[in-house]
Amino acid sequence: MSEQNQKYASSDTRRREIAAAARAVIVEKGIDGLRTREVAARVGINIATLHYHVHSKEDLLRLVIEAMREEFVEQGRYIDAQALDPLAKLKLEIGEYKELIVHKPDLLPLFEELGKRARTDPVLEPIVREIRIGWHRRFVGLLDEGKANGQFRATLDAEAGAHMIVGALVAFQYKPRHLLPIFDSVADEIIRSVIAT
Amino acid sequence: MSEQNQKYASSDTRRREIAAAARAVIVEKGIDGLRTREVAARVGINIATLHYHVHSKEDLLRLVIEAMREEFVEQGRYIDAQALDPLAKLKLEIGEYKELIVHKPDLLPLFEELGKRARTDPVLEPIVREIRIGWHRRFVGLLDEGKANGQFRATLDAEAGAHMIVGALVAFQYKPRHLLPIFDSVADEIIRSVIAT
DNA sequence: GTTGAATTCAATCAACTGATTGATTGATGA
DNA sequence: TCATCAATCAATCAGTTGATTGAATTCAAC
Repeated sequence: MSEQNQKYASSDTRRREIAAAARAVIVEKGIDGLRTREVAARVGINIATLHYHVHSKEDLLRLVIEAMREEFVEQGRYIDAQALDPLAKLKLEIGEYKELIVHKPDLLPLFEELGKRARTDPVLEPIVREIRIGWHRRFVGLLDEGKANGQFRATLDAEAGAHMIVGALVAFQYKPRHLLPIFDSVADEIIRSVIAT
Repeated sequence: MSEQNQKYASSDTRRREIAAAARAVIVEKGIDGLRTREVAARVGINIATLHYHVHSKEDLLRLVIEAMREEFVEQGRYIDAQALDPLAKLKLEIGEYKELIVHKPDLLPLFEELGKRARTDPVLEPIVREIRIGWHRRFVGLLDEGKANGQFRATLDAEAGAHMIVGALVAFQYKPRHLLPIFDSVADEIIRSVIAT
């Protein structure tokens, strides 16, 4: 008697299933396109069952964003564990961002959607801000290090440079898939724009 | 008897009013937050009157995007009319973008919203694509000119550089207002990243 | 003042939406 | 087997949404 044949599932299991389905819907249809009935249908439960496990649509969003935040934290942890010089680290940051686009194609669109909602949601806003500012600061930090060790040009404004780099990377999230090969040449151009000559 | 006291208005006038109200709502609440009843209320007419003048919500969107397109075309025309070298032109493009953010704070958010919709709307998509690609090409063009006349560094990949610059500029649309002073330092960094040393 | 067309409105429709209610079912432990 | 609690469901609620209908009003021309 496998678990799959059980009609009932524990609340933990259900919440996970519900969050995953909600995430998929948000990525496909945007946050305003999220419908609790659709989420319930995707999980294979009744709408009232969904409400039993997740009190409200608002709680559902919280669930999704919390899982997303964990994913970003994991990503940053991995990169920090590498012992690299600033130039190599910049390349790694950029490469890992590309990996996200390629292998987790739903994470960044999810962040975009939740980021948009965060503009008017006081509970989401600090979470999204923390992720954004955290990421930006990583670039400021490593640009500063690269200047200090002579790898990056002395005229580089680390703060402004970080804005420029982050902007260029984020823009790839919105580009059609067939433009992905250009990512590498943009990555190279970013490197050329900061290295000391 | 001024026009303002007239209850009835010509269809041209109403359509303009309706389009303007719809635009404001889209900017405030996103495209998914656009409600025909709210648009009607803002214009001061009944929902059925709105449908009399604008057949459907879809037509309403068409109206809004068409007006937006015109604004972008005007912008490009103004810049093209200036006789400048590539570096000065790059500075002008960047400066004019900042002017948009400051003086037409609703235009770029509107483009963002309509751009998002365009991903799944075959009628909007070519319009949005035309605006995007047109703008990108302007940067490619002037980066190429700058390389040719020696103002920009010889290692510059114009295509990739344009992606980088556009991305950095667009990112300012999403930043909180208090970060606007950083725009100028990012603009300077963009210039430093491309000029020949 | 009358006429006819344009414009406007209240009421209504059908469908959708987040959420609730109360009955039923499933699972577990004694 | 029985009791209890967790989990599930169909039906329902109140409100929202784009859109329609038919009557009323307004305006311009004669």
